[in-house]
Amino acid sequence: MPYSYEFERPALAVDCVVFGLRPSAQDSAALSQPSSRLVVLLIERALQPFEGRWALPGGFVRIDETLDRAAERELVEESGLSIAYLEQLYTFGELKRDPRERVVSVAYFALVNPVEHVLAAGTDAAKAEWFDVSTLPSLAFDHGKIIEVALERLRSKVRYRPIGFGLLPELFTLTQLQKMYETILDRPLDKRNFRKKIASLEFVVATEDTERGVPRRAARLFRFDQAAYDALSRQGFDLELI
Amino acid sequence: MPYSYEFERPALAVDCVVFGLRPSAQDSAALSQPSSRLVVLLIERALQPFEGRWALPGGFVRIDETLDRAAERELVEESGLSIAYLEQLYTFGELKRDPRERVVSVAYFALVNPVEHVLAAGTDAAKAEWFDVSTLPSLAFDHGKIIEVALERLRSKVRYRPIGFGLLPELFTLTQLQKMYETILDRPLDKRNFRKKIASLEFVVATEDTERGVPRRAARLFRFDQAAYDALSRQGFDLELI
DNA sequence: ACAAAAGTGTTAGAATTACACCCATGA
DNA sequence: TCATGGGTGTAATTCTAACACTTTTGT
Repeated sequence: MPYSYEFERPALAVDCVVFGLRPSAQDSAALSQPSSRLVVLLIERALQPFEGRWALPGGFVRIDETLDRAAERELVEESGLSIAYLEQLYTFGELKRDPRERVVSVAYFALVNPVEHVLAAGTDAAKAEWFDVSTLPSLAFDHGKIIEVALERLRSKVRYRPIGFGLLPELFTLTQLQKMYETILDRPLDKRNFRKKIASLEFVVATEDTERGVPRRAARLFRFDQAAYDALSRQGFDLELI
Repeated sequence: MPYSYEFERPALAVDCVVFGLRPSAQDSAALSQPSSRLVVLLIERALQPFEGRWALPGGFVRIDETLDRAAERELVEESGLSIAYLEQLYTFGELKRDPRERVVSVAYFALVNPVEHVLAAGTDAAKAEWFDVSTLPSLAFDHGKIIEVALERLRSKVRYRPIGFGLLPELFTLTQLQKMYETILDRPLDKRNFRKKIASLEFVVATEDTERGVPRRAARLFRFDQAAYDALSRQGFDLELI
């Protein structure tokens, strides 16, 4: 045990809050909803403690990997997902978070593309499933709290950074884009004002393509131009997106 | 070594970026500055590694204290400061941050009242000193990077949360308040527009008092009403302050 | 009386919000 | 031809930004 650190050490873990967007089954009864749902990925724990309870994907940080890498690794191991956006969220260090011993957990939040939603049965985990954020089951550890913090961060950050594109396919319609914002912000947006705003953003560019195979007029497809955004962003701009 | 955690554990530390506001010596030459300076507290390291270099106050997290408590304790131990505002900033987990061994550090950022600026010689530390953020010395570890992140957070957060009051005395003039914002944001603000804005914030309240002992017209003193802010904040408001 | 900062309104331009209909397409 | 969502503009309002002089007070 080297140098001045004679104390007992807390264990160090990462936990990931993975958000996805799922088209919601348009109940003919409850209409007037955003028609897409924000979902979060949970793992059913195969081991004690909290065996059988749902929890965030996560695990311990190895001595030779950075925190970001640990988060990525856990996501791949436990769900086989590929991640469109990953950022560190907050570090949770309460004393009794884990009933076994002191565990400090660095939480991440991640966004995944809808096409990637296929869930590989993980190695450690019993099973992985998507849950609507508004109807979560009772969670292991303080993971309910972590999801709350992640949701808050997502809702505030999506308004001034173009991260929401991570929840959409590479090519998307303006209606999909609007529904994504409506779903996350949980309020309706005005279609014309929304489109005016998007049209003013140089980094959301129209392609030549349109939707295929829809039983109605096909919508134009757009894409997010990361390079254009980075350029603007480097000149220091601020811009409320929505 | 309990349960499934057979890995070697990273050490876990906290580091604190403590900001203060210092009236700047109004050089008759270089006028037209905000006339206050943003300063950060550094400790001269008494031990290897980086002996003699300046570093952020910080230290290892004990097994029976939360992260917040560890940050508070380090601040008291190393500087004797009392803290007006403390929030977790980010967790730094690169592999070679510390040349001795793997250390993951949870960084905090803190704001202190100007009256509290008296520095007690700490127990561990050689000496503590305030440095202007624009003229920092070369720092130990990745502490330069941590301060950058903290500055960015301060600059963005001060615009929509009333944390800047933590840098002022309990009773302050509108000119002091304006200079505080000018110093942090590093740009001039229009006096009349600024006062109009502040007047619209119900949680910045005028007192009956005025400045004492100044060789000119005395300014009215204001205070920040935390309870009023919390009430508004609970009804979910958003409000750009500046 | 002078120096120094306190205090105070108006106007032009920009951004935001509210609002409803015609169009294109596939079934 | 019908159902479905795609696509479009204008006017009222609110917010933001630019701008300069008078007042108070202590020395």
